[in-house]
Amino acid sequence: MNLKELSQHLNLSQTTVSRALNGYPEVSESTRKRVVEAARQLNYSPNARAKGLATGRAMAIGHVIPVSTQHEMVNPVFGDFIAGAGEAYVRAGYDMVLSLVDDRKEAELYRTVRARGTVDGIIVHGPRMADPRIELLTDLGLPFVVHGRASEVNAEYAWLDTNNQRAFLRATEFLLDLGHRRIALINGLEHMDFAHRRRDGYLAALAARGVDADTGLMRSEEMTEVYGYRSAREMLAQPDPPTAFLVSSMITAIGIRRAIHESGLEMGRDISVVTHDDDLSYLKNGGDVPIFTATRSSVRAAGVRAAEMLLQMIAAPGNPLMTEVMEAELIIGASTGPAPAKG
Amino acid sequence: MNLKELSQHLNLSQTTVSRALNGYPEVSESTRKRVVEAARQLNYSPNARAKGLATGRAMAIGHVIPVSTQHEMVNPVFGDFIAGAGEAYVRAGYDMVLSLVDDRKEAELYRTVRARGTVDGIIVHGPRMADPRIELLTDLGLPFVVHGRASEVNAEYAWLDTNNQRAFLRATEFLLDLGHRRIALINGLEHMDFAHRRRDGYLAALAARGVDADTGLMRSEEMTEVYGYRSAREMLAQPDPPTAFLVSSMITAIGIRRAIHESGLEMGRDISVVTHDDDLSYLKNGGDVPIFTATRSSVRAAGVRAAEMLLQMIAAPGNPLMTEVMEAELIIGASTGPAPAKG
DNA sequence: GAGTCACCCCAAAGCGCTTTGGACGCTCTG
DNA sequence: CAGAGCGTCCAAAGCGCTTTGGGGTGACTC
Repeated sequence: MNLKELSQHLNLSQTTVSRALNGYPEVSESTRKRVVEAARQLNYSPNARAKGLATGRAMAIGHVIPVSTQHEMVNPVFGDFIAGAGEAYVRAGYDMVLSLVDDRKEAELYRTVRARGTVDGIIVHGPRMADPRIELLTDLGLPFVVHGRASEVNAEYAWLDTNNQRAFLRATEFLLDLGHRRIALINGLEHMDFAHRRRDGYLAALAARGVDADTGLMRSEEMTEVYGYRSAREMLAQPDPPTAFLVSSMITAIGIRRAIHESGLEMGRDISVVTHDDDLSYLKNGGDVPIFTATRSSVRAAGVRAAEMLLQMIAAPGNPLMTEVMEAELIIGASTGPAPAKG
Repeated sequence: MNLKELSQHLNLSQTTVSRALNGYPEVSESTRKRVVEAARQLNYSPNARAKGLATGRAMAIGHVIPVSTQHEMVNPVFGDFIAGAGEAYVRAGYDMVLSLVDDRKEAELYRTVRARGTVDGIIVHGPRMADPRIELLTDLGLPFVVHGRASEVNAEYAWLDTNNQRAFLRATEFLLDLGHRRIALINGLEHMDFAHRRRDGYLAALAARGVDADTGLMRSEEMTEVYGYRSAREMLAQPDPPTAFLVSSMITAIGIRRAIHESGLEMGRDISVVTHDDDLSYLKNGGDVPIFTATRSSVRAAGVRAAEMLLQMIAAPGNPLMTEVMEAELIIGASTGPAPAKG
């Protein structure tokens, strides 16, 4: 069933049917009703490609996921982010298209995407400190919103970010207030902007209290469970072990908990742990009482907002670029307690 | 830059340029080379919508993710499956489009997708026992591959599934061999086909050894960490507690481990745990020594295969429907040991 | 009763591509 | 040397939609 057939069926021109369906005022309410009803009954939906060709709009948003051959990892927050964004797209009638790219070919991909016209805008995931994508996309004139920021990029662009610096500053202060002085930072890869900012917050809090940072207590890797486990094991075996861990991901924190248990210690009493919690649907931080004290910021909510921002940019191209900071909550759970008395 | 401009630039007709670019034999190698080179230099990529309109093919595959308002959960395996599938799509030049749907509106969505022509085929996720989608998609004539199976659907359809029944049968046998008799099954939602099959395997193994199944040791819920924790806590507090847990997901198993520790017991000595391991990139089952004994089946590999099957179906529509079973490996880790002697 | 609006509707062009159905020139055959 | 055959290219139709630029009809003014 296409427009032509539908209009013949109704004894109307294609123009009128199209207008009726798209809510133009030039058609009477009675015919509109008749048309809409027929479309529903005959299960007519306009062909997306034809519509796109005619309007010049794809009604789709692209999400580009870099998949380097080295670390073939899908960011675990991805599913939740997508779910949030998808919600916004559904409401607006947009599709979501995913492209996986070898990260060495990313630039090429963006050019192609632009030329092929498959999407009207892009959400940029996982920005690095000096992410080249921002300039490229700006040059290409393709609307985009960055989930996160790129500290070393000075250009103007639209972004939505959690206040990572502040979250980790507060978390560190919280541990300092509990009397902890040897606080380990088990961070994500620090060329990623969010990890860099978290480190900044951590260092700033230490400095403000006159506590020296110990590079032996700072690590930066892909945030797996095993990474947490290994880091905690090694650090706890040191002569002057940390009394607290500040961790960048729930999964890594779970690895740390495993190491703590294996060392015969108890989390929350002998060792404190604070983690960042993306509030993932399949990995909730406990039930009523959170397992971990955490800086919490919903990645799903971020997905919704980022998508809404992008859709708005597309709808009103002239408007100034939007930016938005989401504050993380500090949630107190069972994994923290006063620093154990010395000796 | 479009075809018209490119062909003018080359002093050729659009026909010739199009043919050169698409590898038709009617054009000489020398002109083809000239055309391809110019296209590269001028950064020409054919407009996907126009191409799709002309060819009738969307060059895109749809993944429909049901998002019920009740359990707003994105399946944690989703990211990895997508990564696998995406790999296959990239190789074949296909895009991937995601649609989130309120699961009450799924039927409507499939009809619309068909009519709008946004995709050439669909991967069906998370089939239930009597999943109505299979009949619907068959009627619509839209090629599809089911990730999993629908036991109560008798029609022919293409699917790719892990041998869940066999995996859990083997895991149960393994525990029985270690002397365990009180084996708890912490399963996923059993209206999901995979969960149902796992339960079948578990029950079959028990029956074969003459061990009575105890409904008090079987649970079926959404596979969260908290679910595992709560289930294990409650069961371990029973008068006749289980000595082993058979679990449907790593995340749930982590919750069980937490409960075991809290009860002052040690996993692998006092209590055994076997879990199913989807081999997720961000949640590896330990390093060299697996944390958990597990039935392992890579969901990422499943994604690759499912996508390949679908692409093949699209390329050769006449061929008989494919089906494929992936066997899970039984991996021995540190979480299992002989059943503790009674009393 | 002619002119003026609304109101409702239509024919046809155009979006950027593929593909059909030739056309043109050249070489090769008998 | 005419005709067949091949290699190379082209003009134009068509994919299904939107949108421009009217056109016809009846009600309303003066």
